[in-house]
Amino acid sequence: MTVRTRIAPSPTGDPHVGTAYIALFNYCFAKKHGGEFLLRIEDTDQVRSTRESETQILDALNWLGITWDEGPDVGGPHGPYRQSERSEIYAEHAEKLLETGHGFRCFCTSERLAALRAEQRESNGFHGYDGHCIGIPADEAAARAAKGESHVIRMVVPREGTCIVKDYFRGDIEFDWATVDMQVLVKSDGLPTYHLANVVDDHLMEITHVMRGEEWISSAPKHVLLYEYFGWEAPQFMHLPLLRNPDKSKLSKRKNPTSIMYYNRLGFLPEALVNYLGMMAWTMPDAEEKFTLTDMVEHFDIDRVSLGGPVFDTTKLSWLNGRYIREDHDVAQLAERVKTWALNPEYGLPILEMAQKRVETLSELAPLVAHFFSGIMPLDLATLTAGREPDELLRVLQLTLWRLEAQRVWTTDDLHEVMKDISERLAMKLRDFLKPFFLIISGSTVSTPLFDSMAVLGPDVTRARIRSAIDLLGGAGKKKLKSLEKEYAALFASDESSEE
RNA sequence: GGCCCCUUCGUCUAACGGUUAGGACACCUGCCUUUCACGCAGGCGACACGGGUUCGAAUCCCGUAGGGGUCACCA
Repeated sequence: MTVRTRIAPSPTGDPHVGTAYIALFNYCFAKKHGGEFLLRIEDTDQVRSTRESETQILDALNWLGITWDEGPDVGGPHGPYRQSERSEIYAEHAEKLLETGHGFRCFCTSERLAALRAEQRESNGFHGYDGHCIGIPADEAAARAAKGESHVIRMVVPREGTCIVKDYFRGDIEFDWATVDMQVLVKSDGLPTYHLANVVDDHLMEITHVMRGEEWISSAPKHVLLYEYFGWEAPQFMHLPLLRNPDKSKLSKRKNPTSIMYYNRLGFLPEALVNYLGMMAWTMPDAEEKFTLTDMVEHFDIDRVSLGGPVFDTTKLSWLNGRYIREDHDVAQLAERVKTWALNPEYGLPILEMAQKRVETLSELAPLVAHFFSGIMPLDLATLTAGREPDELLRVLQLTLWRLEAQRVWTTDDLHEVMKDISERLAMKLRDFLKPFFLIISGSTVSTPLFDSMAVLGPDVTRARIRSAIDLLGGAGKKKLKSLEKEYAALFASDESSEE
């Protein structure tokens, strides 16, 4: 049996370093054992996922040098395995579950479920579906469904006994079946949820080892049960510890830049990032800290994974990156790297276009566009506040930052619209509102156009600079943060897309 | 709150019953150097706590505490 692993990134938002981290371990494990590493794209979410963001993930993995295999032919296109291209498969399998009595149609309205949930919140203890529809005879349910009554398909879960999830690192993990919810497998729109799609695909793709984030442990019983229902042998589950923010919570873009391409933009080399990701929860047998992807594959030992959740702390990443710059390049090679990093037409031309009208000599160029080639702009507190009330400025920056965190499309026009909208909601003149942002984004009030600059720099760099300005102002205390959160909710209610 | 997972310097980690608990980043001090950086030498600094088991425990077991994850027609 050859080892076959996969990751299942969902193409929403920017490609996340956490995804690369999981991908790296899957890749190394598979390659070490002469196996294959596959990609399965979670693209069922019609609202938010786009082909463009899917490309971003593939590009990011490519940039890092993590490649994927074609995988077996399971009656569809090879290569990145797209869930949306196999929708009929899930329906078939759900039907099978219905036939064997392992699944049932549920006609409960979302109102009823919401009420149920509210009621359960009152009493502490188990939260979940109460089995309301499980008693409906199969033929009656089928008839109602045939008439077009809206429904979902749930999985039957035993109400007693225990489930054992075999985790490679942790051994047997026990769950009482009574604490496992009767998960929806097929949504009312006919599309499968992750749980069904994931199990079906993994089986069809002949996945032998499921290496994923620890966050999935609690839904593993459902997956184990599905394998059992289908009569399939379950793969080996291996739950890796989660990357953390400095405050130890799960790494999130709200507290940290998490986009792989942010690190690219800041001038981190892909080999350094991969290396750094490789020292999260893992060490080389010889304790060497600098190693390439090839080294890691060659010496990969799954038993050297440690389970404490590592903090993704960029200080050490910077040190490592510095080593790559000075140890692995002569000057000419470094020049090449700089060129491919930012001194290339793709990145440079739009910037030069902005600068052209604004310089009289070429020597003015460097200071004018420096912010496109920098990380966090150095700021001076007095200049930033410039007579403004620091608390008030902090409020404006924080509210704007939150709004920008929710912003998915990031073109000049969109940004113009959003910033204008924010200023209106804050009842500020656009001009006054924007002023500090020039300073924060470009380091100077005399600079390239703000929205274009933000668009070129991208969401993560932009947010990081705003965040650093907030820090400079002393940051918002717990109390202040709470009241701001309230204000934000009131000000920007309803029209915000949810966080990932 | 229920369920589950985790716990070695501030951070990443080594140790797989017997070590003065090792290394790296960061920080501090020197040296090198026209400055800075690099480099080199040194320093500060951890087994969450309490019980067992054992001749012997960071390591095994049980509790406690702390942290995290998860409780959706998202993944």
